[in-house]
Amino acid sequence: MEGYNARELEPKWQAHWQQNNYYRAVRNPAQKKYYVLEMFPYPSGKLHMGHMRVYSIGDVLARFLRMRGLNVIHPMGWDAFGLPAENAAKKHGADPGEWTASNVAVMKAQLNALGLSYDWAREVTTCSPDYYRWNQWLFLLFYKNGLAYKKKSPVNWCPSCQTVLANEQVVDGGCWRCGSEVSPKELEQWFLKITAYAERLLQDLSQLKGWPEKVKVMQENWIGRSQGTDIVFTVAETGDRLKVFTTRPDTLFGVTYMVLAPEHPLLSKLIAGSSREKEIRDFVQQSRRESEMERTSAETEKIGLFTGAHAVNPINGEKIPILVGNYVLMSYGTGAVMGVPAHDQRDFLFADAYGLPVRVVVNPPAKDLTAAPLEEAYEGTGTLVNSGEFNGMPNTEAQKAITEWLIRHDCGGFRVRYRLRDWLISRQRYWGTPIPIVYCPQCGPVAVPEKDLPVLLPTGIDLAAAKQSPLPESEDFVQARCPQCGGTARRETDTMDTFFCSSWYYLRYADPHHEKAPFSKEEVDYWLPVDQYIGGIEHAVLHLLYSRFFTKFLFDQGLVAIEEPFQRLLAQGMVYKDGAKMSKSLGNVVSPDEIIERYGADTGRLFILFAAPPERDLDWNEQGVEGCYRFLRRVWRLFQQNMDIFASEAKTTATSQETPALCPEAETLQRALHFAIKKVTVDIEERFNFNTAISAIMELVNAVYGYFNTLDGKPERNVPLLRQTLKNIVLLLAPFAPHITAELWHRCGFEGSVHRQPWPVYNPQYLQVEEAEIVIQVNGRVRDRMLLPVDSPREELLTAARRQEKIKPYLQDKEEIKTIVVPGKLVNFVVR
RNA sequence: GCGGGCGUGGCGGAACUGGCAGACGCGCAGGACUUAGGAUCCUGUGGGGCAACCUGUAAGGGUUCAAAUCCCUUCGCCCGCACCA
Repeated sequence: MEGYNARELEPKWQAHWQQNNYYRAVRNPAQKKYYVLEMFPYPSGKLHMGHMRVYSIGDVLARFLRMRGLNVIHPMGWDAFGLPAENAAKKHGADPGEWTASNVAVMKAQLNALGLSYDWAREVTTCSPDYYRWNQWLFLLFYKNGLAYKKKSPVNWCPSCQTVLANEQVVDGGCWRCGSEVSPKELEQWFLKITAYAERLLQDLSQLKGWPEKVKVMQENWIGRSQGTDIVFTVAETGDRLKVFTTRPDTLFGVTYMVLAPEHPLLSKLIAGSSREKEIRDFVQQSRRESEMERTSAETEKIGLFTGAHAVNPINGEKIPILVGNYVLMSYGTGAVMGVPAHDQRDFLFADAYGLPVRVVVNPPAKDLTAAPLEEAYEGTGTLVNSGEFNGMPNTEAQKAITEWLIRHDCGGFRVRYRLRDWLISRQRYWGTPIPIVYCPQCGPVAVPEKDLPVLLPTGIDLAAAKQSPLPESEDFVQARCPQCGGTARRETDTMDTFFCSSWYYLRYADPHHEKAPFSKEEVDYWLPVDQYIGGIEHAVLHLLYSRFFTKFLFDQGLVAIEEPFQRLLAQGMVYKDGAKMSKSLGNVVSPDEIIERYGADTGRLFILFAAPPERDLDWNEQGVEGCYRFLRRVWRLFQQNMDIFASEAKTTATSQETPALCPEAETLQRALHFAIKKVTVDIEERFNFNTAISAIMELVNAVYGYFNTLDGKPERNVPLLRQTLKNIVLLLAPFAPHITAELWHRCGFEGSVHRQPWPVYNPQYLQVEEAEIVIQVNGRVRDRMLLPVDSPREELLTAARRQEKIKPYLQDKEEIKTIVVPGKLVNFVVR
């Protein structure tokens, strides 16, 4: 008997699929489409288990849905700009483009070795000019709409990557890529005005029914909407207006001091001439050197210094001291906060430390806080006191009333603020999309005209010699003509954040070779939105937020008809080994190559899907892999041992649906078959529980072996039923293990490819059992079981149950209080 | 501190709307076939007990005829946000 040889048959089928453009997706308005997408990889040159997991999940879905009759688009490409290529170039003297291209070739081969069903005709590589010219085009579209702008501001600088980072790319005060601590740096940089979309990005989260709650919450936190009031104070000494933002305007009468951020623009004016000017300047210098992370960490002591200036409270004309404090951030609100120690615990502690006065202005119900010194701030609701004309008003009402008062007196108003900042997209690196702007001494910054796109990244540059980005030093690149006046001008030398590329690649897949536009409306309207997106949770507020922003912008521009790019999102869990993340330093890395070599791709895919549900973390276990390998061999053997039933007459009788007069053993097998079809279908389609789908197929295979065992010594196996069962095993297994099933399908002599067959449909009639096992409980505890016709009425179940020998003693001499009957399932006697 | 999630055998995990806890796989034990097997096939496998039976889903309480599932309290773990004014 021929053994299962994955190493031989897998490459054979892979080649077959590729040569025939097997998974090509073509727009067909008559057919319902389904867009399955996994986050595209950075072409590092090494496929790891995390990749194998996402792509296996996506592939099962794509293959399953094709069999379900949908027009499935399942594309793949490369997020190919970025630092590693540049670093490799420096280290090994390679050209980043060539380095990337050779990595792409390696990884593409690895993906194909997994048997993934991609439409490679749609392959997209972001570092190719065909792609990045549209990055530039989109940038200009943002620019024309006032959504791309340049400003000087303190930005996050990663000293190791030698570039700035967006806020989203700073994790725990460190660079998301390398972990180095970022420090503030004052630079003029390009931003995208994502804050203009803050409200819609927040509101539309509620439309995303197919997204994990967790990701939505993370985005909500990140956007950080906060409703409050802007209040304008006046500086007593200079007459300057000083604006604060507060969520508690009702406590305005309780303000006893004000604190400014060290970066506050008014600060130097306020301290000029003060006796403590030098001390304050030193403090400001020191604070500016520290990162936001350091300044705002819970352990950092709150420091405040009196500036010598005072602010006048608009509502009562009171003069209060203005301090400067390390904990106030220029980047949120107005960079100035009012201090209300009586009603904010943080202010309370601060006031306590600096001997600032505390004034109660909100009394809780039935208690007077003004009677004795406070022990802590009262942050709850209550009635206003010490608040002039607002005394006696419930504080929730006063929030509105006081703000309205401020509006009437032109010194404030309602205001919604967000934590979200504009997206910093400049990078001081070479390997990225050049920002299509030239600086003209006459005209200032000028957009490169569309016809001159793409602005090509110069190639053949010796990166090893360059300090950081070689672009500013490349005269050929920098020198330009001003599109407006024709004079000599200089090109922008910063490149774009690579997250710009990945914010719209899923649109390009719909129409990857379009030369006149990033994509045509026709194709995008048919294929988009992505129906199922799959990827890591690490992009919860990076890529996923940026992409939503892009889509909304493109919607507003009339370029797409959708407002949300990803209908459903699956955040897959991580792959661990021995309880720890796979890493070189721990030496617990298992590579997909290794698994393919030893067991084959089908085994690897099966294990990775079987070991845990997709959203959960997975522990790689060699013995578990072995188990899946064993299962596939068991399937293989089942076919080898029964190949005779598919011979000669197979084609003539295989379609016969009628299988009259089955013996009980055959009936059990038939039921197992239809049950498995049902279970596998539901598990893939509705629940994404591939692990239980696979276990259902295993059970079916076990049932076939079981059938043979019961047959021992009996007349004949039921050939039509077996044929039907085996055929369906191949179909059910096809999305999970595409190679072995293609081979078996072929060997059995069936027409066409297993991957183009319609998905099997179960017959509910065959699921019905005549007799069901009924559980008999007494006081909720199982005491016995009995076999009865499924449709036995209540009364019959009860009498039959009472007649059971094991039940009798429990009912004797007892009072029956109640009986519960769940038809077809259980009987419960409640006795006393 | 706030928000999200989780806690089930020796292990990975099942148990859809409350209705037989532990499907399936791993591991382990026994048997069969075999010169042999780490191949394969069969059987058993939460714990305790010879058994009837008892007990068991992080801990404690509650609702219910019936709870892994619903409610309350506590503990533990993971993730996100965190002087955000």
